[in-house]
Order: sequence, then structure tokens, then C-alpha cells
Amino acid sequence: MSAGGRRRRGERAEPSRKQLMVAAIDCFARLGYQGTSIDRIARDAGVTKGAVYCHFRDKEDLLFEAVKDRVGSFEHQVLRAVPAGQDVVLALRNVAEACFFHATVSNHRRFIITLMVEALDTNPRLSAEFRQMLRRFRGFLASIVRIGQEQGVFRRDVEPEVASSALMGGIMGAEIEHYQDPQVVDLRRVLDLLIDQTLAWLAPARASTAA
Amino acid sequence: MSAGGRRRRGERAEPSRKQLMVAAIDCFARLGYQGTSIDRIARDAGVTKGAVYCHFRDKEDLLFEAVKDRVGSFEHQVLRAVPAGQDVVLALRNVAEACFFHATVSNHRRFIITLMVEALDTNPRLSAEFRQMLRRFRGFLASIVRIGQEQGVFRRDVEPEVASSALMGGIMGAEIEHYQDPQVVDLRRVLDLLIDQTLAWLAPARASTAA
Amino acid sequence: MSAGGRRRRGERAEPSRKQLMVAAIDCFARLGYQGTSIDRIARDAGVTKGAVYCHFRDKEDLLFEAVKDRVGSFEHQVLRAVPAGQDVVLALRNVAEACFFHATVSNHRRFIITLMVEALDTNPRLSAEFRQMLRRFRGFLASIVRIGQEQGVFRRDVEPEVASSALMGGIMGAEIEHYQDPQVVDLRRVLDLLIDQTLAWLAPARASTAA
Amino acid sequence: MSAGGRRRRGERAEPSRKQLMVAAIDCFARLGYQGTSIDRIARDAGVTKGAVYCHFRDKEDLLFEAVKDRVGSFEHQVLRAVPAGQDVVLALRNVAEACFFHATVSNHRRFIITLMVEALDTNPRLSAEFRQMLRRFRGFLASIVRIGQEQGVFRRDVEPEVASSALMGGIMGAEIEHYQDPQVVDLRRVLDLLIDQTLAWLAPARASTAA
DNA sequence: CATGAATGAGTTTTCATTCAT
DNA sequence: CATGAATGAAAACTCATTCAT
Repeated sequence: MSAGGRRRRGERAEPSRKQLMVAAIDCFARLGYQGTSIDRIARDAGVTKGAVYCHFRDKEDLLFEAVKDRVGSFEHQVLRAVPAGQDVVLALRNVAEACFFHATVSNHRRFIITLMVEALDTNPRLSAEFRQMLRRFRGFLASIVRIGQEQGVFRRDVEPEVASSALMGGIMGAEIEHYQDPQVVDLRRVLDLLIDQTLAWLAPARASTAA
Repeated sequence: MSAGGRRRRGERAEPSRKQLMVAAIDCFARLGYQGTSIDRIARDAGVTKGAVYCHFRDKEDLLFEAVKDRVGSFEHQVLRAVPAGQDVVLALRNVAEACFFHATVSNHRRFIITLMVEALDTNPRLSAEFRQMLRRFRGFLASIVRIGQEQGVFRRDVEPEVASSALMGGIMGAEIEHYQDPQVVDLRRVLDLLIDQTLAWLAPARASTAA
Repeated sequence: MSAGGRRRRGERAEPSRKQLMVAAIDCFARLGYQGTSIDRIARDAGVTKGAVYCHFRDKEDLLFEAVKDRVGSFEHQVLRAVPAGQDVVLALRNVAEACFFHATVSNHRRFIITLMVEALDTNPRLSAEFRQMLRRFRGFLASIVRIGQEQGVFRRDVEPEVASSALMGGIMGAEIEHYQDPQVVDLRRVLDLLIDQTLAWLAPARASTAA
Repeated sequence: MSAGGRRRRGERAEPSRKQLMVAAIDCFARLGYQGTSIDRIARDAGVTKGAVYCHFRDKEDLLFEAVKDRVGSFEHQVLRAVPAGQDVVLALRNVAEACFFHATVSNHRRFIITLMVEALDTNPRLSAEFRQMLRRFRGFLASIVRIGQEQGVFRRDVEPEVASSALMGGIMGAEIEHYQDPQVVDLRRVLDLLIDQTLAWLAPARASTAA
């Protein structure tokens, strides 16, 4: 009770599991998995090392939980940002907007990108998880493109899968540039240009009039 | 004779410094800086741990030497691929081609991307080095765009800096996707589409009126 | 249970921090700082290397803690041995007695002398600490001399600072000789002679004719 | 020949063995045996590590050679400073003078004291060497005292061995204080006082009343 | 649940020593 | 003699994990 842990009435018990997740996500996003020690996470969460093992089997478990949390949350956000039946052009813009939001306001996107790169050859299981996530995301973008093609809004001689790869890569790459050099790379403008470019490219050939 | 690396006469001294660099670059590219132990590098290079310290002050020194080597080499390759006075369209295609080459045949590009992401918050000095490199690269791409604009080959209402950010991000992102999922992401096709898209976007307006 | 130091219930927690300090002091006194490995200290204390880092930041921290502990303890002993208002002659004898005690029964004096010599050019910060300690000690001795002079017990044409330097040096030197060659150098007799000599020298001139 | 090693005509080949000894003595005096690396000595001597092994079997051999060199040289100096048949009072003053000289002009005395303390429990063989040296030195001082006693210049109720221990300890201790705090401890004055004190003590009792 | 001391394996680094040239 | 690359053992330190309380 003297050890600072007592909460006042109504102070929402702040389950330390949640705090640990928050701290872990932040640390992993900035320092990577290998660069983050359990001790660091615990300290940031305001508990001791031992407490981590009350909630998670080991460091990897914490990692997977964090990834599941962030990936799920992000995908949910994107789906919410793109209601079914929406204008496909608006849909693509909204996806970019969601990415922008999560890349600047939260560090969810950076968390994903950082761990994805790190996991490539060091954590096959995690890497597989990310692979699935990217496939879902590309599939999602490709489906938007496909709908646009069916609606006659997009030209038909473009493979939706390749186009979605290019778009997704463009978004990720722009983010990395921005994390690296926020003073020079204005993420908003780069993403806007990226979407404009994509839409122009997808516009049916005639006298292409992108939004 | 059993005592390790002693070479017999005429056995081509195979300067172990070079071998250490090669091993280090490969390990760092795949496992990251923190994920690579000195011991691993030494073993891969066929020497003992101690030998590493014969050639490099410490692990970080080895890292910086490796980065300097790879970045320098890559930039040299790109400059060679784009002779001065070349057609700007061809120039952009050649840049993409060089990236494709170094992303698939060697692992130089992956080395750079992996370390760039890892260094963000863990190694400010290295991160600054990468920041400079990206600025040079963006500046180089922007100069090509600018020349195209002066030649009337590219439209003039596009800011070269933003366009080069989008292009560079697109390349890096496509590479990451490819490293993640080589079976699904055909880097060549994605890069081709990326360049096509960029060139279409840069094409002088005939009737195209993008927002 | 086999996993080492886990104590059974009631087994008197024997705080290992204390044991580590004891082991460290003993090792440093005999082997010097550089000659003592963390592993050695841990083994002597009956714990593993890792435990050391549980209680001390690093080897140097352990060193400074040990020095602080011993120096403080020794100064405390000396002050207790020389109550305020005591006969100055008795005071000097008691100081020598305290040194004798800590040089033979414990190894506190040897600890201080060993580290003081080693630190000279290898650890400026520690050396400064010892410098302060010696200044305090000399100041303390000088104050006794000064009081004796005021009381008319000691002659007045002697500088207390120089006299205290000679006395302190005499004590330290005698100890070193004794550590070196305990069979030949009888520390008690040398210290006694030293004090006799000092007191004779400090005695008010009656007919004393020094060369 | 390009490697800087070529000497001009007449430049006295400066046998590197000598330079290595000089460098070793200096390093050992300041940093101790364990605190000095072979590489450091070699660098200070202007050669490479390997060269050390051309002249000395190993680090310990270099140590013993250095000790032999310094101890021999110092004893020789002292003997020269005290010609046989000299006035015993002058003899003691000259010994102190020789110590002062070698403690301030060269670092021979510090070399001896540093290694003597370090060797105590870490190098029994070296420690034995120093023990012999101290015995010789004490014997030498004791013989002077004894001669003085026979000449009636010194009182006879003092044991020469104990007196010489006190004197030798006083000299060593004063030196250590001076190495520690040269700005506060004026070695010359402390040694002078020490000799005065000793001589006063040794003066035949006329009215001298020690406590 | 939570703490914090402790373990033990693994990491970076140092350094005396060897040896082909 | 001298060099300098290389070895190998030992050192300091880190950190995920365990466990008694």
C-alpha cells in the first residue's frame, strides 16, 4: 500500500496489463523488438519486471499480443474509414487518410513497419503474420480497384493486384521517409500526390479526368 | 596448422577484412544490427571473434564501415546507370532498374532499408547518415524531374521534391513488400508499374486536369 | 532448489549485498581493483556474477561503495578512539593504536593503502576521494598537535601540518613494510617507536638538541 | 625503411630493448603491472607489440627485468651517496636526499612502491624480490645506526632494526602522500623533518625525555 | 497480482601470446 | 629483429526468466 500502487476511488483500476501493452507497443515501435528490454517496458508501464510475467508468458508472447492488438485495431480503423458501397475514389483517399492518421497521431503504423522489417529473417512466425496482414490489405485495396473497374470508374487494363502493391508500397515508403526526415518529407503532401498519381493512372484513358 | 586461420604459402591471402565486411553486410541485412553477434560475423567470415577487433574498433565501427561501403557503392552504381545528358525518361527507368538489381541480385538495398528502419531511434548518428543519403537520392531524382520540366518533357505544375519523395518511397515500399512476400509480390512488375505511373503523371497535360 | 542461492524459510536472509561488500573489500585489499574479477567477488560471496549487478551498477560502483564504507568506518573508529578533550599525548597513541588494529585485525587499512596507490593515475575520481580523506586525516592530526601547542605540551616551533604529514606517512609506511614482511617487521614496535619519536620531537625544548 | 624506423647516421641505434625498458618502467610506475598492456608499452616505445617478444619472454619477464634494473640502479645510487666511512649523520641525510631525488626527478621510487604494493598477494615471486630489497635497505640503514652507536654519536638503547624500519617507512609514506597530493605535501620539508626527528631521537640522552 | 533478488546463458570487448612474412 | 594479423581465454556487462515472499 505504501508502494505507490494504491488507487484512489474511482480512479479506474488501470489494469496493468493494458499499461504494459501500451508501453510495449511504444517501445517496439521506436526501438524494435531486440532493442527493447523487458525491464524498459516494465519501467515505462510503471511496474516491475516480474509483473510482465504475470500477464504474458514471455517476451515473444507480449510481442505477438501487441502485434495482434495493433494490426487488428488498424484493420478495423481502415474498414470503418471505408464503408461498403462507398465511392471507390473516396475509398482510396480515406485509406490514405487512415494511414496518415496512424502514422502521425499514433505510432501504430511505425510499430508495424518496424517490426515487419525486423522480423523478416529473425522471426518467421511473426513474419508470416505480417505477410498475411499485407495480403489482406493488398486484397482489400485490390477489391476496391476491381469494383472501380466494374463500375467503369477505373480503366480495365490494369491488374488490381499489382496496382494495390504499388499503392501499398508507396504508402509504406512515404512513411519511412517521413519517420527518417520529418522536416523535409511532408507526409501529407506525399500521400496526396501518391493518391492523385494512382487515381490519374487508374482513370479510364480518354482524356483522363481524375478527381 | 590446426590452430585456425594460418594460411599456407600461396593460398591467396584472402584479406580477412574484406571477408568480414562481406559477412557483416550480409548479417546486418538479414538480422539487423542488434540481431547480429560479433561471433556470428566472425564465424561466417571464417575467422575468430578476436580478428574482428584487429580490423574494426568495435561493433559500431564495423557497422559504419559497412554502411559507408554499401551506400557509397550503391550511389556509384546509380550514377553510372544514369549518364549525364541522358534522356530523363530513360534515366528514371534506369534508376528503378538499378534498385531492382541491388534488391534482388545483391542484398545491398535490403541492408540499407533494414538498418535505416532499425537506426531511427536507436542510433542517431547512423540515422543522420541515412538521412543525408536519402536527401542526396531525392535531390538526384528531383534534379532529373527538373531537367525534364526544363526540356518540356515533364509537366511544370509538379514540385520535383514531392514527386521524388513519392517515387523513392514507392521504390522502397515495393522492395519491402517483395522481401516480405516474394512469391506474391513481383518486384519487377511493381517497379515497372510504379515508373509507368510516375511517367504518366509527369507527362505534360494534354487534357489531363488532376486536382 | 538445486538452482543455487534460494534460501529455505528461516534461513536468515543473509543479505547478499552485505556479503558482496565484504568479499569485494577483501579482494580489493589483497588483489587490487584490476586484479579482482567480478566473478571472483561473486564466488567469494557465494552468489553468481549476475547478483553483483543486482546491487551495484558496475564494478566501479562496487569499488566506490566499498571505499565509502571502509573510509567512513575507519574515520568513525578513529574519532571514537580520540574523544574530544582528551590528553593530546594519549590521543596520538590512540590514533596509532586504531591504525594498528585496522591493519592487523581487519584489512581495512590495507584496503585503503592498496587502492590509494593503484588509483593514483588510473582512477582520478577515486584518487580525489582518497586525497580528501588524507587531507581530513592530516587535518585531524594537525589539530591535535595545535591543541598540544596551545596547552604548552608541545613545542611551538613546529608546523602542525608538516608534523602530521610525517606522522601519517610514518604510519602508512610502517604498515606497508609490515604487509611485505610481517616476520621481520613488528608493526606494533615500529608504531610505538614512531609515536615515541614524534612525541620526543614535539616535547617542549628543555635541552633537546637536534642536529 | 619507409616505416619511420630508419635512423640517420650517428643517431645512436637506440636499441629498442632499452626504449622498451624505459617505456615499461614509466607505465608500470604510473599504471601498475595489471593496468599496463603490452600494446601500451610498445606504442610508447615506438615499436609494435611483436617487438616486445623479441626482447622479453613474456610480460612477466619484462616486469622482472624492469624491477631488477630499477632496484639495482637505485641501490647503486644510494651506495654512491653514502661513501664508506662517512659521518653517520650526513649519511642519513644523504639517503633521504637520494630518495627525494628519485621520487621527484625520476619516477624510480614510485615504480618500486607501486609494484611492491601491487605484488603483495598477486605475485609472490616479485614480492619476495621486494622483500629482499627492503631487508637490504633496512640492513643498510641499521648498519649506519649501529656505526653511530659504536661511535657514540647515537644513543645505544635503540634497536637499529626497529629504528631503520621506522625511518624507511617514514620515507615511503611521505612519498606516497606526495604522489597523492603534491600541492599540499611538500616532500622536501617532510623528509627534512623526518630526518631531524630521527636524529633528535637518536641523539645520546642528555636531557631528552621521551614520553 | 506484484515484487525484487537471483540465475545463467549470451554478448561485447580486452589482451597476452603466437607466427608467417 | 620487427611487423601485424590472428588466436583464444578471460573479463565486464546484459537480459530473459524464475521464484520465494
